[in-house]
This record gives sequence, structure tokens and C-alpha cells, in this order.
Amino acid sequence: MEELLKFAPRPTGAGEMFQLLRDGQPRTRADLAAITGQARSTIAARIDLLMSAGLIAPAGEASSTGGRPPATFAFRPGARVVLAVDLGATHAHLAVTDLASNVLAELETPLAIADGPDAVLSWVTEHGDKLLETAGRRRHELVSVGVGLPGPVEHSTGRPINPPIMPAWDDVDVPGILRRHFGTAVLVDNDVNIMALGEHRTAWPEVTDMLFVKVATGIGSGIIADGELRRGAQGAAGDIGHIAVPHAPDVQCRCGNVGCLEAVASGQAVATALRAAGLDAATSADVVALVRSGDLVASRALRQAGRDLGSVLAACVSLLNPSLIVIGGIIADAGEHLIAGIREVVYQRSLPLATQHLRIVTSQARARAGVLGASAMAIDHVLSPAAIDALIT
Amino acid sequence: MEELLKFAPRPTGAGEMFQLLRDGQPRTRADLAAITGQARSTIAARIDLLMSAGLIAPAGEASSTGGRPPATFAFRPGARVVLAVDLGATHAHLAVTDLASNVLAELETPLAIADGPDAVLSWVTEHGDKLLETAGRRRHELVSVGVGLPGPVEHSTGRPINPPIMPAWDDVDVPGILRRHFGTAVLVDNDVNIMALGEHRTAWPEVTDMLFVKVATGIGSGIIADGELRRGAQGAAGDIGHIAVPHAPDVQCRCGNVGCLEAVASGQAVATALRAAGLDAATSADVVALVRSGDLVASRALRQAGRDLGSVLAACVSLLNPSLIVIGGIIADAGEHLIAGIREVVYQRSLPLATQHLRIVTSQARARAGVLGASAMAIDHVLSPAAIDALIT
DNA sequence: CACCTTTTGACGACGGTCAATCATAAGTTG
DNA sequence: CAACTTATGATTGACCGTCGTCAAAAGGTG
Repeated sequence: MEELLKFAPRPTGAGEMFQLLRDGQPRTRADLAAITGQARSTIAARIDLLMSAGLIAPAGEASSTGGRPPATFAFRPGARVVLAVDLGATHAHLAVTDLASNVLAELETPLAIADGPDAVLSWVTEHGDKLLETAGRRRHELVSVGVGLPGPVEHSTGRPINPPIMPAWDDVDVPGILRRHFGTAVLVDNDVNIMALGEHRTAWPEVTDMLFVKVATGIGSGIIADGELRRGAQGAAGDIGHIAVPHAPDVQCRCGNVGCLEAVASGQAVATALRAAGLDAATSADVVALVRSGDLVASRALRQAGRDLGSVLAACVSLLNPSLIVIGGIIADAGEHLIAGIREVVYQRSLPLATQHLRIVTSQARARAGVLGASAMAIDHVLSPAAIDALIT
Repeated sequence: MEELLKFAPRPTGAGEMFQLLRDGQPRTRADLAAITGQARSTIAARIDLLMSAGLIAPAGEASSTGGRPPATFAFRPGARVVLAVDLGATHAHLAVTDLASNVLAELETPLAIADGPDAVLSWVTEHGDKLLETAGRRRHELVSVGVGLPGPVEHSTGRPINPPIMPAWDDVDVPGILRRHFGTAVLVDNDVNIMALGEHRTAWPEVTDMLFVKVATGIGSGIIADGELRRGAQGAAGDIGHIAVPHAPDVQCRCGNVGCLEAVASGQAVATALRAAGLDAATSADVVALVRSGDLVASRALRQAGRDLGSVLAACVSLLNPSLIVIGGIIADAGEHLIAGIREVVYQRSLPLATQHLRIVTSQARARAGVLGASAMAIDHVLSPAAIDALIT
């Protein structure tokens, strides 16, 4: 049966051949013909199509093997642009990127999500247009928009569902509103999910199973399994902030339970603990500043937060068996104390099989993880085989 | 090279049209044309192909709407058979099923996995052949074999990796050995994973995100996310037995840590606790028997085990956001005490968004979950669009 | 029974892909 | 520089899958 597989007939359209080039590496026509199994003439025709759409461009000549050197072709990320929108509880981060998520122009500013969808989204459309201009691109070059929101989102419809910190946004048709203005596809997801996506695509594209953990005022995570973001039944997957921490003190959490991870290890929780110890710490940023200034009490508190986080992440490791955990969010900027605490507990509490190939690292995308993820989500939608085929006809 | 595989199985579409019929429902040519958007003549050609391969058969006429009544066609599950093999620590369960996982012949018997791969696998080949004969099928009708093993398995290669209870099986090429005998594709996975698959396919096919939990001598789980089994980076996902239980007593676990779920809530752990209370309980089966006989101490112990399980499952719910948790394994046969304890804690400890659509139920496939899953895994491989296209050419 | 509706199978047309061929371009090797 | 090697573009006929049409078949309706 399997043997017959190799006789299976004809492959691929132009859109699928294009997927091979998305990694940015230049390839010759012969390369593509060998990989796809198609005739050289067919490949040549597809190259012409993709070139005339501007999606690929000649990338110089490869080295000769004795005769005429072959011409190579590579993905041309600058062909179009997308708008990436990362909305947090109190800030907004906009970026215009090319199709390889290179940031062409960006804008970061305080903005309260609680102002409601009308105010926030009209701010987005206004500054989205301006940013496009700053990047020197025209509206017709914009092919899609990706948005991250600080709450649970049903990804298929793009509507927030019962978002605790932005109640006015419940069930708002965010894609519809933005599409009316920009005239393109609009993809929406949870902010932690898009951070996970951003980190995955830009820093760890070859990893298939990873967990991205955002530690800031709250705590959340995004799950990549088998190479893709997993959102769960209602889009609420990764919500680890309210998992009970084993052996934690019975601290009251805003969710009503006691001993939640967020109540003992979030930036807010650490700040509260430091105030109780007589230090001046109101916000997560204050905690980071204290630790960076070398304050021992703050460092010790952060390491303990790491241990508490670690005891929850150990459970996540057992359940998901990722090969990578990435720690992001503002608290991750406070140095190695947090991650040291995490490692301490995770490697002790998990089985060897799950930890032998497990790395635990800090975010590389840092504050840009959100927009990079929003960009990646928008790009994915637009560079799918079907979308490419539609574009070039 | 691997990329090539991504392209080779890009078929003409007969295999893909066949996927529509896999649900067993009869459809007319017009139905299929409407669904796929292809011309009726094209559909007719594909029907002919699939008919001549025996994969589908006429299923009578649909009711007329005024003119000639259309003929309907339906998947013919009896066209081929697969062998399903569920190997536990101390027992073996074999089944020959048709392509809809209907059991045609089965065999369940004690067998020690610790006897090693040579002894066990030759037992499997011998009795596999006999079972095929019992079912009245010939060797050439067998198209694939699915195997479940009680330990971590790298699914892509089918090799066990560091299996704690079957060390002699480490890195053994199980698919290779069985393929040499049966001459078909052989798929291998962890036993809990195939139970999850079996339960999912036979009882909850429409659920996209669920968690199957096996509670027996040990505790393990299988994850279905976005409709498919997720195995993690090394195939060890779902290994919840060694997650720390919050507020649990510091019971020593065989893994070296203390307070593991398996050490406080497994059949073995409950039996140990009951012995300490003066009851006669050596195995998980004894625990089930005691509870069924109405023993109050045993019932209370099981309910507490449910609570402990629940506190771990609450974390899993927060992380994965499933819409269903299925409890299987022998302990699940002891009635509602266990599941009552689970519900008690899960619904209290998880956020409303995650629990509002969450059901927690006992397994419907029961003892057959394993072979049904092995069967489903084998069938999936053989009824994929690419495999069908290869078959009918 | 004649007429209508709908399905079905057969046929020819169309378009995409392939394999082969040739002339030409653009390098390397001696 | 000449000979050789390899890549490219253009062209061709053949093949295969798909589509649309049309007449025949099969049943309902009056």
C-alpha cells in the first residue's frame, strides 16, 4: 500500500510551490522541480506568475557546477505589508511589517482598553493609516490585519468572550469593524496567544511543542503543539494564572479562589509582598527596577515567585511534554532570578523523560512579541496556498 | 527529502471525496457534487473507481422529488479489515475490526509485557493470524495494524522510549517486526493515547478538545486538541501521574518524588490506603469490588481519590480548556464516587469560562477503548486521501 | 397511457501538465 | 581562445482530468 504512494499522481498548484520559498532561502528552478517532482516547464511558468505578482524576485546566481550558473529566486517579503495590533490593558503597540514580519514602522503608546471598542478601534484605524504612511506604503499594499486583545477571544469569529478586564468588548465584532475601514481580512486572538506565536515564528520556528509564559501584572500562557497554536474549546487555553500552586500560602485571588498562581507569583503579587516588607513597589515595573538595582529582598522574592511558577509549570510539562518553555512579559526583563527559580522546581518535579530535552529560556522577542505574533497571524492568512492562488489569478 | 513527502500525496481528489463518505451516511451523486463543487460527471467517475475497489457500495434509492429517484452510495466498512492490538502490563487484547471499527473477532487474555518483545510479539503474530481466520477474513484483506503499548512511544518511528515498566522494549522496532510478518503498515502508540483515540472516535467524534484520563493501577491521560491526538515533543504528553497534588499528604511515589497524583489517587494507592484501614484490598480490582459491594470506607476513599484527581484535572482544564473530560480505566467502573469527587473540585477550582461548557463523564468504550483506538489509528492511516488514491490506481 | 421531472451515462471540448526538442546564453576547464 | 558543461526559453504533441451538453433511462403524476 505504502509502496503505491510514490505513484500517486500530480502535485501542487503555484500557491503550494510558493510555500517552499517562504523560508526566504533562494532556490533554483531545478531545486523546485526536484522537490515538487514537476516538470521544469511547469516550474518556469509558476515562477513567472509569482514574479509578476511581485511575490518572488531573482536572487542572484548560484555557484556553477561546471556550466552556466542557475538563477535563483527568493521570496520577496516587501511585496505587501500587514498591520499588526497588540492591545494591552493600558497600552497599544502598532506596527506595519512586511511579509517576513520585519517591522517597517511602529508606534507604542499608553491607551486604556477600558475606554471601550469604539474609542480604541477608531484610534487603531486612525493611527494604522498614519503608520502606513510613515512606512511609505499605500493602502492597496496592505493585505491583512492581525490584532491581539487582553482577554479570551473566539478566534474563528474574532469576538471577545466574557473578557474580565474589558467587559465592554464582550461579543464585539472586532474583525467586522476593522474590515470596514481597512478593507482587508482581520484576524483576532488573545494577546498571550499572539505573543506565543511571535516568539515561535521569529525565534524558534523549528520547535514543534513549546509553551510561552507571560509574567506581568497577570500570568498567562500560549501553547504551541505540533507546530500550531492551540486555543482549546472556547479559546481559553493557556489560562494558567488561576491554577492552584502546591504548598502556596492561602493568598486571596481576585478570581475568588485562594492560592492561585497569579495571586502568589505575578508582578502585582510580588509588588504587594515587597510593600509588606517595607519596600516602595506599586507596579510590576517597580519590581523590575528594584531587582535591577540589586535589591536583595526583591531578588529573593522574585526567585520565590519563580519557584511557585515552576511548580505549576512542572505540571504543564508533564501534561504537554514541550521541548521549550519561553518566559516573557515585563517581569522576565528582571534578569535570571525568576527563571532560576523556575528551573529549580521544574527540573526537580518532572520526570526525566520530559525534562531531558527541555529548555527554559527568556523571550527573545521581548516587548515586540505581541506585534510580531499579530503580524505572523495576519501573514499566515494571506500567504496560504489558496490565498496565493487567488492573488495571482 | 521530507518536503517531497508533503507534495507527493496531492491527489486528484477521489480520496478526498471519499472522506465525505467515511461517516457511513449514504449520499447521492448530486449531494457529492454540491458539497465538493465538482461536476456530476467527475463525481460519477470517482464513484465508479471507489466502487470497483469495493470501498463504497450502492445503498438503495433516495426518495424521489418528482422524477427519477437518485441512487445513493455509502462507505462499505467491510471492504477490508485491520488488526487492533492493545497490550497492557499484564494483559493483551486483540481484535480484528472492519474499517468502521466494528469488532469482528476479539481475544482477551493475561500476558506479561515483561516477557519481552520477542515472546510478546510472536504471540501477537500467531494469535493475530488465528483471529483473522476466526473472523473469516484472509491475509490480503488485512490493510494495517494498530498497536498500543504501556509506556512512552515515539509515534513517528513506533519505538518505545525508556519505558519504565517494560525496559526490555526500549527502542525496539515494533513496526518493523510486525510488518515483516503481516506485510502491512503498523502504527504504534502509547496505550492511554489509543484509549483516548478510541473513546473520541466511537463516542465523541464531534468534540474537538477533550482529555481522556485512565485511572487504574497507574494514572495517565491522552489529549485531543483541535480534533487530533497531541503527543508532545517526545510522545510523553498526558503523563499526569506524577503531577504534584496540592495539599496532598507527602506520600512517597515510585518516581522518587512525594505527593504525586499516582501516589495518592491510583488504584494501587487506594488499595494501600484501604489495607491500612484494615480492609482486604491488594489490587485495583479489589478496590472496585469493595466499592461495588457497598463498603462505606472504600467509597469514601474513592471519593477522596476523586478529589485529588480533581485538583490536578482543574489545572489541566485551565491549561487546555477542553469541553470534555472522560474518565476511563478499571477504577472508573466502580461507580459515581470517583467522578463525583472529581467534579466537586474541578468545578470549584476552575474559572467559569472554562467550566461552563465542560462535561465530565465516564468512558463509554470501557475495556474496549484500547482496541477501538488501535483500530481507529490503523484505519486512519489506510483511509487517508493519499492512501485511497494509491489504492484505486 | 401520455407527459413531466430528475437522474444517469456517454461524448466531445477545454485546459493544465508533461516530456522532448532545439537554439541560445553563460559560465568552467584545459 | 576553444571545447565543454549546464541553464534557460520557446515550442511541440500527447495525455489526463474535468467540464458542459445531450440523449436515454427511470420513476412520478395526471
